[in-house]
Amino acid sequence: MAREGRKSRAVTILDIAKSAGVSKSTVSLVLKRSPLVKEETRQRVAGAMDALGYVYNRGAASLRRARADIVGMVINDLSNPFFAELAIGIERALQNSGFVPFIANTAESVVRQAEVVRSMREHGAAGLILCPALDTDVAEISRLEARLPIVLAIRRIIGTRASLVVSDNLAGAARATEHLIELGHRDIAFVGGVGRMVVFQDRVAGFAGAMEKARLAVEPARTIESMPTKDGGFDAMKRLLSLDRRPTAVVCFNDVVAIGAMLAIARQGLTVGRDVAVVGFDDTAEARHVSPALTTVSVDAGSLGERAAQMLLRQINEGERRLESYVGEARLVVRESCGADFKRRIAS
Amino acid sequence: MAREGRKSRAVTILDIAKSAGVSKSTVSLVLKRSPLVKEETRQRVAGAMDALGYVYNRGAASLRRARADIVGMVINDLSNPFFAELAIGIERALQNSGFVPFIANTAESVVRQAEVVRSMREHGAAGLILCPALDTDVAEISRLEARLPIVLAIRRIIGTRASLVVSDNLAGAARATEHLIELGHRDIAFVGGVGRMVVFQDRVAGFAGAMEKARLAVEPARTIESMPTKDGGFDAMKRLLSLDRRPTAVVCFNDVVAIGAMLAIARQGLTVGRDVAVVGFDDTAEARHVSPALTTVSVDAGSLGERAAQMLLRQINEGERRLESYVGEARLVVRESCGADFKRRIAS
DNA sequence: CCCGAAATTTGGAACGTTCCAATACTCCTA
DNA sequence: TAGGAGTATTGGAACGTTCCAAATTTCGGG
Repeated sequence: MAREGRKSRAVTILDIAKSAGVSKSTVSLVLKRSPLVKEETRQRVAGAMDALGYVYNRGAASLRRARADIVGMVINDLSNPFFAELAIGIERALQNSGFVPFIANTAESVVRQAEVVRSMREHGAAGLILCPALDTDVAEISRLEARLPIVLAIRRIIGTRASLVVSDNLAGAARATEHLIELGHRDIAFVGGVGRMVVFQDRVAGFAGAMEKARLAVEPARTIESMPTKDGGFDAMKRLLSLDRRPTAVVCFNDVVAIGAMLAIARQGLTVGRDVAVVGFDDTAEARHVSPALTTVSVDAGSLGERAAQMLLRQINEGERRLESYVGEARLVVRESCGADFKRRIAS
Repeated sequence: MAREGRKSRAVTILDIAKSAGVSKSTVSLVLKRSPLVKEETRQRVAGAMDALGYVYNRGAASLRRARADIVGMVINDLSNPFFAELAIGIERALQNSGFVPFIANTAESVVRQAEVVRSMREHGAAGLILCPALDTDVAEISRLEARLPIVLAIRRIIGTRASLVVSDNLAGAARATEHLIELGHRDIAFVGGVGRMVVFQDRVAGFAGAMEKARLAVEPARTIESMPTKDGGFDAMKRLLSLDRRPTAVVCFNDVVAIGAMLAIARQGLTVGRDVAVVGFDDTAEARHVSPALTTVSVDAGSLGERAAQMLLRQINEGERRLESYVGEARLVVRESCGADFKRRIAS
């Protein structure tokens, strides 16, 4: 039995042609649904195709056409539900575009990232959606971006002018901070994330902006960096709680960090929401499920993914350079961890 | 500026050859690191390559070699963290194999599944790892499996003899049930999952087996089906709690269902672990983070993914049919939701 | 300085498509 | 019934590799 991807010659367009008594060219026309071919021959050819179990060879086709029908998605951390949602959104938007997504998970490694990008280029990817790994080199992106359509997602890279899909980190963090201020908090800290990430800088800027607008001090000792993981959040929060004057509220870099922070708070015998208010960022599914439910800034990864895909498709189709950027709205979702509930209950 | 995937002719092996003053064959040899070429020429060629910005064209290569270097992974629900972990595991194992993974999310749609499988075949995938969508037709798998190497993951399909990587659902469910019995429970229900899924059948069988071994009745009214989602779990649990004699413990189809069930229990004013014990299945990251932390059966999706990938690679390389199956251990992870803690505290 | 063997290098001929220009039908009209 | 306008079909010639058998160069002895 002839198996694909093996020596035994596969069924080709010529076999079909012979079997249907036409030329290979006609078969090719049928393949691309050309209106030129007579309905009767079309059927004859189609018949031969599934009689012989024909499988279209896209590799050969795109060799000839000098353009493949795949696009690459390079994700820095697929195990983070936020990025998984993003990937699904991209896939969904690509669904009927005639393009097929290649996926790769770089696990925040720039080395791995370079490898997968290379592999995608070698496969003739028509374009790339890239969530850059930490410490990605600007020059590398620029070089790439001169060579094929690219959309940067989620993480901005300063110094490149590539198309971009991000969420409004600044406004989101500001909104979260304002909410805490409205609830009466004055001592607010920022927890988690690493300083060399632009996303971090934006969120901290939003935080600081809101604080300043309310004439509140933002002390450097109170923005604590950490890896953007649960453990990172846990440790950072522990450190924060050991300060002499501990804050009454924290804005966290993202949901994962926030959940770690909540754990640290509980471990200290304190109650999240009452003793220390916590807000996160991203609104991953987990945010809804932890207890107390996490107040967070919602960024809708899925639709960011769709945007990114649409943007890439436009860029691919419109031939020449066509840079866009899209900043997704960041909406505050109030749940329990910020203590809005406690306030309300006390007030009533 | 010449961009890839566009009209403007790309740099090819012939350009390199000309520039380095050798023949295309030599360049080809350099490409595949053949020891035949003299070190000096190798360097000259390599030099020309990055001077001209050469990008290897894998499409052309695999056309000639009649074998592409991609494998497909078809996932039924990438938004489920369990499957995301699986995908990452697969990707990790493929990392240095020379194969690149194509990914697709079928979202449980058999139609979509057929489409993506087709697309992967058209791209010349050397093999497929498939997490079949619900209601996948046996005949379709058999037909496929006769044509190219396939590994079925997570979901068995009865009637096919394809290679298989699954977790030990029966033993896992039995182990979870036994644990509840040891804790003193007698009225135990099974919640969630749909009857036509083999995974469901296996887990229910494990549950029933353990019950029978302990001479406990397993009443049909107490295995409640539902979609394997949080909402499904919520509804199913609500229905269960409305029964006249409510169970004191539930074994859930998976973690997602269990979390939904916990919500329903809490909503009813009952306490998970004390009033109703809950165990899940899968040990997703969420299981650790909900409160109370979910007692669950751990199946390590990542390493199942790696196994699946390794199995597929073996099958691809060893030419002829080589069917294997692997049943991953299912380990009970005791946390809080089963109430083991309450018991202990009362006892001491 | 020539010989044979070993070490390198090299021109086609594939691989399965698409594209183009050209050919073959099929009617219809003058 | 020849001419022509459509309408359908078709044979190369690419596309960028790899593979093979054959050609060329290099080198150590005699």
